[in-house]
Amino acid sequence: MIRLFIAEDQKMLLSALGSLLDLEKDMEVIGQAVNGEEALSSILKLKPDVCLMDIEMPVLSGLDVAEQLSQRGSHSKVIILTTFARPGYFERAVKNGVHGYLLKDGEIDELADAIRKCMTGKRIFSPELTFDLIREENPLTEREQQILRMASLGKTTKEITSELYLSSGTVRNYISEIIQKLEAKNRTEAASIAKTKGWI
Amino acid sequence: MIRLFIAEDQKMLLSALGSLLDLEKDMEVIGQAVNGEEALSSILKLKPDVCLMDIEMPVLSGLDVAEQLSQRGSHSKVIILTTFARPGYFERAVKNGVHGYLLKDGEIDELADAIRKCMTGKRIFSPELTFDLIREENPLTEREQQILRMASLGKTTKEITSELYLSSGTVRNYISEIIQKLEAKNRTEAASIAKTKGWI
DNA sequence: TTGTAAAAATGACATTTGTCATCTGATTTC
DNA sequence: GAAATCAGATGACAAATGTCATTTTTACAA
Repeated sequence: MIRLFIAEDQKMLLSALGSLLDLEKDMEVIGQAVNGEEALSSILKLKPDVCLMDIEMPVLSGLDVAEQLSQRGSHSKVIILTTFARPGYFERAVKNGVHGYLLKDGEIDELADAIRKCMTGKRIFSPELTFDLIREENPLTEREQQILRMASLGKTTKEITSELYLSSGTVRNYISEIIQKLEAKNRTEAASIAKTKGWI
Repeated sequence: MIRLFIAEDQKMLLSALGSLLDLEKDMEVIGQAVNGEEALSSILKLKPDVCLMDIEMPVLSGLDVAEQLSQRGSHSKVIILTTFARPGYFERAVKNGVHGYLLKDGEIDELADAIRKCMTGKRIFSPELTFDLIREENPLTEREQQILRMASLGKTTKEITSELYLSSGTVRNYISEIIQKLEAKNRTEAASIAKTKGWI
């Protein structure tokens, strides 16, 4: 019997996946969570065989949870299940040693198959992901990402300086650098590009 | 027997909903679609009793489909099923005479109940939606929305002028007006606000 | 210890952006 | 037909943004 845990913030999908996978004769869903924090603590407690994990969840993202689990020596296998084939996400997932990365773009049956394959030790990746465009690495440093995230909400240079305790010139230098790295025209376009690539 | 049609671009959720609702003894899923265009033509052909419809789909949005259906005198009831409680979405849905607006935030069972209630002629709305904040009308004119959409991609004033054949001053006047209406600090924040409210 | 590389700051500059008051034509409306 | 309304335009101004060359500070590996 494969003991499953599901973390997914869209409750309708969570409950649907739960019901359907529970119907499989060789699987049982032993826990669910709607945010990363709950997921992390439950997984450490319940030690499921396989965790299905969404990325975009409140509090902690699925990638954060995967990172924590690997750091704390958990033996539960993690399969990332997400809408987004963003380069940055995939890159981080691989770095954190996940056992699978699937898009919410396949049928449920494929998912069940993937879980069984994963149990045998294989790593499972959606075919869409193996192509190059996904391999694009995030060119932005931590600091740059942080600043661009703030800029993308419309925060002004001044607001950013006072939150980060940097001088106005420094912030503008960072943004200038970001704009060049992303080949954008201005901060707004840079934010738009970075978002679609999953870099911020 | 309630004849259902489901339109949803996230295939995993589509197939999960399909399987689960088909299990209900009084329902049968007679068709599915992953984009608005397919959905529209299939619904006109199959004349299902109830359509579950996502909003954010390729080609035509769920709201576009609902609009078309009501214009063409379809008798199929439409239930919008979406992640987003955005004022603009809700406003448009109501204008187009949909029979329900549910968030993908409930359990599957609630969904099945809602469908049955809908069949009796009742209109079904997620309780989260009935509060005021959702009632906020889109304060932006068509033109303003169009310009803000362009600005949100990082297009400069100059690029906008040449796409719309307006003078640079006019574009800046529009953006200035938009910023005041949305109580933002700059175009980027205006875009961020408008997006979360579903106004662009 | 030196060398190298980030991270952060400075100053000077050109451009872009946001604001505001005012002006012109159309189109409605009374 | 006069008045109000609306989409655009203009010009002038201040503030914010983006660019670049140069410098300081810190960190850390050889």
